[in-house]
Amino acid sequence: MATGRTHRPATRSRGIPEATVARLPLYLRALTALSERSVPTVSSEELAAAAGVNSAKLRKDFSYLGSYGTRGVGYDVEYLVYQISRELGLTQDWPVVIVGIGNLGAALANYGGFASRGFRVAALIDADPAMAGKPVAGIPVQHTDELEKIIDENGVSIGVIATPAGAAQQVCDRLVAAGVTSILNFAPTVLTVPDGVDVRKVDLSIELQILAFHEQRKAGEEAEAQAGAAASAAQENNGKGPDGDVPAVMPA
Amino acid sequence: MATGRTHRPATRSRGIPEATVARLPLYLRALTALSERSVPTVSSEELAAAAGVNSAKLRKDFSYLGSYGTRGVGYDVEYLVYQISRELGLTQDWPVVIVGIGNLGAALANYGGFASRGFRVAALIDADPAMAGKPVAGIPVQHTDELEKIIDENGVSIGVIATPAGAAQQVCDRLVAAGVTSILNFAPTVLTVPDGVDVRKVDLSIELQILAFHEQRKAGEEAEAQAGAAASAAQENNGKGPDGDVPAVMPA
DNA sequence: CCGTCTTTGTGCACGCGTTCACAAAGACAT
DNA sequence: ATGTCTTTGTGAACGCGTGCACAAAGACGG
Repeated sequence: MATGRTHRPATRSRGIPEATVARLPLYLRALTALSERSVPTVSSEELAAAAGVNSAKLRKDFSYLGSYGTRGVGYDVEYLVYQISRELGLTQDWPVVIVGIGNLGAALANYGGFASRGFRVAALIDADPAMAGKPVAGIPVQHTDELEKIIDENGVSIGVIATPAGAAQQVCDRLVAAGVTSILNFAPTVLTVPDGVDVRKVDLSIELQILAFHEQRKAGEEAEAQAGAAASAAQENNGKGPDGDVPAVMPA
Repeated sequence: MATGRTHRPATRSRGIPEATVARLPLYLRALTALSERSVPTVSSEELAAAAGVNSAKLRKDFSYLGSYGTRGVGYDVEYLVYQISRELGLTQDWPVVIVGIGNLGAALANYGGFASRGFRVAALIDADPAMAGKPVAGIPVQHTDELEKIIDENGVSIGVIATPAGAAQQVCDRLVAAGVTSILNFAPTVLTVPDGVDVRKVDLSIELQILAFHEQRKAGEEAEAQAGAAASAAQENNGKGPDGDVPAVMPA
C-alpha cells in the first residue's frame, strides 16, 4: 500500500490479516443496515450475501476477532457492530484534514460518509490565498501556511490529499513532518513516505483503465466467438463496440 | 470485484494476471512522464522506482506482455507506452456516462484525468428534473429518462455511478439492461450484477476506516512500548490517541 | 573478434488468502 | 434428558502473487 517499503510482514504477527481488515467496513455497513431494521441476529450466510462475499470467508474473518457467534443461531447484530467498530478504531474520534479544495476536495468535504463513522473534518486547507476564509461545506478554508499549526492543535493523524499531482508530494512531506501518519491520496502520483506512515490511494483514472482492459478483453472474446473458426477478413461491428479494432490474439 | 460470482478463474488462461493489470496504468503514467521529458530508454530499476514497485515484479509484469526490453540497455520508452496503451485498450475511444451529478458527480465530470486517456464523457445523467439542461463541465445534464437512449446511441459500455446509495442498485440495473458491461461505483453499496459485468468500487469511507485501523494499531503499539512490561492498570493517554482504549490482546 | 559489463527474463520457493468440508457446539422440540 | 437440526469455527489443501537469485542476452570497448 505505502510506497517506500517492501519489507515488514504486512500482516502483523498477533494481528488481523490485511485482507480481512479491508472487508470489516463492508460487514459493518451491512450490519448497521440490519441494526436499523432492528434485526436481532444474522447468520453468516445472510450477512455474507448482504456484504457480497463468501460465507466461509466471512466466518474466517470473524474468527480473527474472536468467537462472537452462537452455533445454530448466528451472530448478534448489535454486539458485532460494536466489536467491529472497536476493532476498526471507530469508537474514537478521528480528526481529518483535507488539503486541496478544488472540485474533488469540495466534494469530499460535502461527503456525508465522513462524519458518519467517527471521522470529523477538522480543517480544509488550500494553497490559493483567494480561497482563504471562504466557507466550503460550512467550514472556512484555511491557507497552507497554517498547515502545521492546524495539525498540531487538532491532533490530526489522518490527512486527505486532493491537490493536483504536482503539489501532492510536497504536501505529503509537510503533513508527515507535522505528525500525520496516515494519508489518503487522491492525486494521481506515487507518494514516497517514511516507514511507519500508511498511504492509501484512490485513483479514478487507474480504475477506469482496469475496466477498459476487461472491456476490451470481453469484446475480443465475443468477436472471436462470433467469427468462430472462419478466419474472415471482413471486420464485424456489433452495436456495442464503437470500434472495429479487434485486438490481436496475443502475438506469441 | 463484482458481487454475485465467486466462480470463474478470475485470471484468464491466456491472459495477464489481475495484479499485473492493476499495475499497468501505474507504469503507463511513469512512462508518459519520461516520454514528456524525451527520455529514450529506461531500466527496470529506474522505472520501478518511479512507479513505486519492486523491479523484479515490474520485469515479470512486462514479461506477460512479451519481451519488449533490451538486455544491457533497458526498455524503449515510446514503444512501451504504445504496447501498454494497446494492451489496456486505450488506443480506442471509450465513451463514459456519469450518473448522479451531485457534488461528487460534478467533480468527476470536471476531472481532467478522464479525457486524458481515451475516456470521453459522453453524457451526464441525473434524476433531478431541475438539473436537466444545466451545464456541468461544459456538458448539459440529461434526465434519467433518457438513460437507455443515451447508452444506445453512444455505444456506451462503461458507466460511472455517483448517486446516493439508495438509488445505486436501480441505476446499475438500468445501465446493465441498456448494455453497459463495466461499472465504476462510488456509491457506498454492494452492487449485484449478472455474470459478464465488471464492477469496481471506490469507497472513501472504507479507505478511511482501513487507515483508522492501522492508526489505532500504531497508537496501541506505541502505548505498549511506552508502558513497557509494567502491567499498569492506569490507562495511559498519549498526545495523539484521544482515547485510552488499548485493544485487548486477542481474547483467546 | 573477443572479453567484460550491464540488464533483462525467468525458474523456484515461500507465504498469504481463499475455499472446501466437517466436526464441535449449541438451540429447540419432544 | 435425549435426539435432531442448524450454524459456527477451523484444519487442510490449493492457487495466486511476490521476491530472490541467476543464467542468458546483448551492448560496448579494445
